[in-house]
Amino acid sequence: MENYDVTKFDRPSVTVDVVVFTIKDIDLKVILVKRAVWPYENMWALPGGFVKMEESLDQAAKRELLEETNVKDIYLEQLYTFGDVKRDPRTRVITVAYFALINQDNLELKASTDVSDVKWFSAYNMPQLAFDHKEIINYAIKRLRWKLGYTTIGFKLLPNEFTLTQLQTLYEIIFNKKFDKRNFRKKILFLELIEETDEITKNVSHRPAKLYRFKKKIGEIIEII
Amino acid sequence: MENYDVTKFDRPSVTVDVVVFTIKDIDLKVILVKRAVWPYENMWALPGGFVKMEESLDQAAKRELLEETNVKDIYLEQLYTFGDVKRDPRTRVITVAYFALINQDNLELKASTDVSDVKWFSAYNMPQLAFDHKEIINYAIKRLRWKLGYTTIGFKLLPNEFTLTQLQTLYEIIFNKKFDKRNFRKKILFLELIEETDEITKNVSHRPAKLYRFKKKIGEIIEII
DNA sequence: TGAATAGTGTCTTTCAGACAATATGCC
DNA sequence: GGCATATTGTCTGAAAGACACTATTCA
Repeated sequence: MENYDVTKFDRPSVTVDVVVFTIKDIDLKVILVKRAVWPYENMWALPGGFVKMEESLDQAAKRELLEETNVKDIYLEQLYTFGDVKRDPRTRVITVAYFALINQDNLELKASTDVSDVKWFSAYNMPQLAFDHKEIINYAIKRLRWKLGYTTIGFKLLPNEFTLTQLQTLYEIIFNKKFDKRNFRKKILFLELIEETDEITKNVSHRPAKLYRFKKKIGEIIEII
Repeated sequence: MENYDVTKFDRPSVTVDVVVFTIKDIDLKVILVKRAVWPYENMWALPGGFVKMEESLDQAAKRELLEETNVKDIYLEQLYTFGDVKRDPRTRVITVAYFALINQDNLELKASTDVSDVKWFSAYNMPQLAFDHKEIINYAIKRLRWKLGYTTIGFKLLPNEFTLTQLQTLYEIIFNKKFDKRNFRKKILFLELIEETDEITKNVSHRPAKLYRFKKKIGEIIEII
């Protein structure tokens, strides 16, 4: 019974696609790549590609992101698997979508494999997209809001040191609404998740702000904010 | 460029596996099947199997559940996709895990395809399992608790008409802790999610309880409980 | 009338939200 | 001194949690 024949059945192909978010220019941005190959040639799409036999899904997501956009060292979590029969014109393709957050410091996008361009687009104003990638991004925005409300994931979008105004602006951009400054600060400080540094903002033509840092270990995410 | 060759690359296989929960005998139960074929022959595992080319992932999950356990008409949502390279001894297999809830009324488990037995097991006391299915179930329990806390998903585990004590017991079993009866009822009734029926429990040797029903449409799930 | 479970209200504490004046650094 | 942003506290209303006695049915 151990001579299992892998070729016995037709099999779907498996890809990964990654929705990378950052905050930039007071806006929520997503990385898109311009496809250089059929199908949907010259259309914008999520970075991603086929999963290789000898790599895990997470590894595939990281590899494709590096290959197509030059992005690495990023927070990555699995989002959802999209498997409609007709979602890809080539053949049956199931895609495992990933969700990634990065802060935009010293980050240089660079197109390569199968891709003619890479750019940040506003998540609230995207071009027409290949495949079902619009649906994937909308799903990712929902996940981002949900997690921002219930976990400390938001710190992944900020530099190591940040002001309370930056933190509040982050929440305002993602939830697309304003918060009261005093209440926001009261709540954040009460949670004891962040601590003051000795630094203040430089080169601003107004009162400089204290810089804070996230107290928990890099990578740690706590529930309930 | 349109003559895309599907056979050009080796491809992983894709399966679905389903974690079906119910509440029975004051305990949280999961359906397991006894495997009749290699690998892990005679071990308990989650119901599941290979995704066919012409069916979506959701359809595959429903079909496998019906074939292997005789369960149908169930609440089903995608849980997570497990894709470690070595998780299956046959070949590279990526599995899309599903999470399902059912109330145990008039439900008859019946083994068939590739399976020699089907049974309910306590989620808190399971036998050794095939593949990485233990990990999948643990992940499903986390999801269940999370969703029970933040949505009305719990009603899927109850019959159409239920007593407030049944509802409270459900929460106590899944969270594995006791709640105050008055506070629990106050909160539930304040939310206006359920309404009284004209019925009361029969054949109990003590004061009978009012039966309630969930007010929302079947299938609807509301956030924030 | 005893056993078993159903049903009900008040008080206290905690958290969320509304709301505006002063402080500081740069030009 | 004027501009721009940073920083700070009180009050009110809503919700969560602690807590115990009466009601009803059946055997």
